[in-house]
Amino acid sequence: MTTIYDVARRSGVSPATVSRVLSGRRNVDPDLSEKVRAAVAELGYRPNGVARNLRRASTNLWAVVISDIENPFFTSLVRGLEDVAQTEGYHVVLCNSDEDPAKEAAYASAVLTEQMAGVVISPSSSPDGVMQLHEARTPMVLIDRRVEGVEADTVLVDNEHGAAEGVGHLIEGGYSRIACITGPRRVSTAMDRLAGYRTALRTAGIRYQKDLVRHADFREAGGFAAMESLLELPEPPEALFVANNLMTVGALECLAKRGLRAPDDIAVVGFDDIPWADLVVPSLTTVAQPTYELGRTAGLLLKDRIASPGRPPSTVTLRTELHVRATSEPRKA
Amino acid sequence: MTTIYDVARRSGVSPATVSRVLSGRRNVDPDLSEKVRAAVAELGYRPNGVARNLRRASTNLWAVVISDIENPFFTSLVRGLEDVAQTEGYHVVLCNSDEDPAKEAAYASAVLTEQMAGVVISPSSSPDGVMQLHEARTPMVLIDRRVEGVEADTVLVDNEHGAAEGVGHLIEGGYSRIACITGPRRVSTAMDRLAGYRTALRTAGIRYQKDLVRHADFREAGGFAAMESLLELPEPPEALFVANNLMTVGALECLAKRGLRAPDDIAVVGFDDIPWADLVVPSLTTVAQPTYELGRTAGLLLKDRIASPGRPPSTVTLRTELHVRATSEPRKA
DNA sequence: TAGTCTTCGGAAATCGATTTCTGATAAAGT
DNA sequence: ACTTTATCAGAAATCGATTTCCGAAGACTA
Repeated sequence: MTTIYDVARRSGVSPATVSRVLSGRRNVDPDLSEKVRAAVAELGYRPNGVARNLRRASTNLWAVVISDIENPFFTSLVRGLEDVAQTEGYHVVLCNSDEDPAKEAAYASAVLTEQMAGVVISPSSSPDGVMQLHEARTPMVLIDRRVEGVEADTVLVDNEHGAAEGVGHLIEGGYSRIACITGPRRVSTAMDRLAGYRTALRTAGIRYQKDLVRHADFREAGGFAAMESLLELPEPPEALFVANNLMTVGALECLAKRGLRAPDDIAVVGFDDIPWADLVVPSLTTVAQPTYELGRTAGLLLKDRIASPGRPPSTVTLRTELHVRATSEPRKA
Repeated sequence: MTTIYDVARRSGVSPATVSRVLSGRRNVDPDLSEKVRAAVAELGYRPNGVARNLRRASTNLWAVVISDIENPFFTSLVRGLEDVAQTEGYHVVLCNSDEDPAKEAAYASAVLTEQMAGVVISPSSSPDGVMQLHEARTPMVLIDRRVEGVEADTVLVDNEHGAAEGVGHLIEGGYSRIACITGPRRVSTAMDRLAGYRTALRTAGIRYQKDLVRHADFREAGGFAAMESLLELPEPPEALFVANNLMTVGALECLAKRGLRAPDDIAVVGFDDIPWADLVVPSLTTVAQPTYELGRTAGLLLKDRIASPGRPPSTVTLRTELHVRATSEPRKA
């Protein structure tokens, strides 16, 4: 490997000068500068990033810790983050935690030993990893969920408002017996969306019925099972609000299996858009989250945090967007 | 930051011994070993990964260079790769090239300066980046496409066979006027799938008609346009084979827009599965690629390559799987 | 018992770039 | 003309772990 010393020897200057020419941090005599550039070109010199990182005590890596890149929500988020990272000169390390606190903690640990410049994390229910990073003062942006006791930059979605909008849309369509499949009680987004569901009912003067609500696991299988259980009610619901994309898919599969159709048998609104929502027949009404923007915003916050570590943490809340499609068509008389 | 010297001082040994205890590379007196561990625990010492990387002249990073993580094909592939990386102690750096040779080259360059341990790359049409990595002898696994003049470990899909199977399935269903939308001529997978299409026709004794073939860009818009152009033929096709997932979506959108339905108006088989193929109505027949396995296999090959850089490169070809669903139902008399 | 071979801890070199410190030279000020 | 200040190149320290080299002590062989 050619090093900075080789370049220095070849161009007849000291390594310090080569470094200065390449980093442009200080004025260097144009003649010397030219010689150095020539030597760099001739030798095909490429600085050793690891050595630079050691001296500078920082790397150009960002970790993004999410539960699963195969979930379209995170796919698009990661893409938004990577686009910012690229323009800012960072690289993104992908970390799938599968909602497993042990994996999450392992990644947090790696972030510290590898001296990564920052982390964007969608925290699982267990706060250990986030705590560790917080204590180490690693620049960190929380996504989608808050963590108690951790003050950090956060990008949220207005879950309650979005859910209320989706459920309100069903109510406007003439439905009143509306079920809700939401996520685990420990997860703030699940509870926020449930709150939005209740808000919409209250606003419309509809009584909240506990037996129309299911807490599942935010996954496909959970949505399927919850749907089955709802259909077994003595009086099944007329409409359904599902609190995330995977469970919506599960619920739809259950309906398809039973030969039931939306919206005629049961109207459906899902939280979180799906790339193929338009292609499904009937097309699926969703409360779309600005996933790409979420990632982008997180990237921008992280950049700012790294630039000025001292400033107070900020929280950005993004709005959802109701995409009205076929599964929520108004009830027929 | 606490360093290995702090630990050494605290436990009354030399830094060398601390290093040996922690790496376990050499026998150390159990008493000393114990003292060192105690000091590590008391100080909360965590080795500096960057310093280690500099000394060892290698990192634990793998780059995965793909065109776009939002394409379900790559999403699943990356997941497969990350799973292997995790068990082998590596981290995955995500690189979206958007099929842009400049971005691809920039990432290749970053791989070299950051001394990453290896690369998994789905090469774009321009070979510059791959060439650069090849010349630098970076451990590298090519995915999905070959690159002329580069001998490297490669994971391929049996595109020709898969395409032939898909088209053969249409022929068995009683269709004979079958169109094909494939990708750019410079891309080997596009040509391989076209070859499979021709093979199936030949096997069935159907004449190949050039005007039933379109070369598009492997993207949604391209599929849409190609479909429009096919429908404008004096005698439109009875069936359609599309050579990748995004173009299939585009083609389906075009059909939906025109009020045409599969398979009654035109039967459809798409290459590459889509997570929601089952949910679309009518459900979409696909030639499914083993995307997760592709990523997994690439990871395993990369691991082996790093372990023994000298051994001759190997190529693994994985089989596709025909998923028969509704859009390819047999032709009605 | 003398000589050879192992085992294992510590001193110091090493990885390759950055940056501080030092000194030389030139420009500016009195 | 002489002092002060600014500019800039080079020597050397530095980042923090790993690893080579060396020597001491113990184990083993003839």
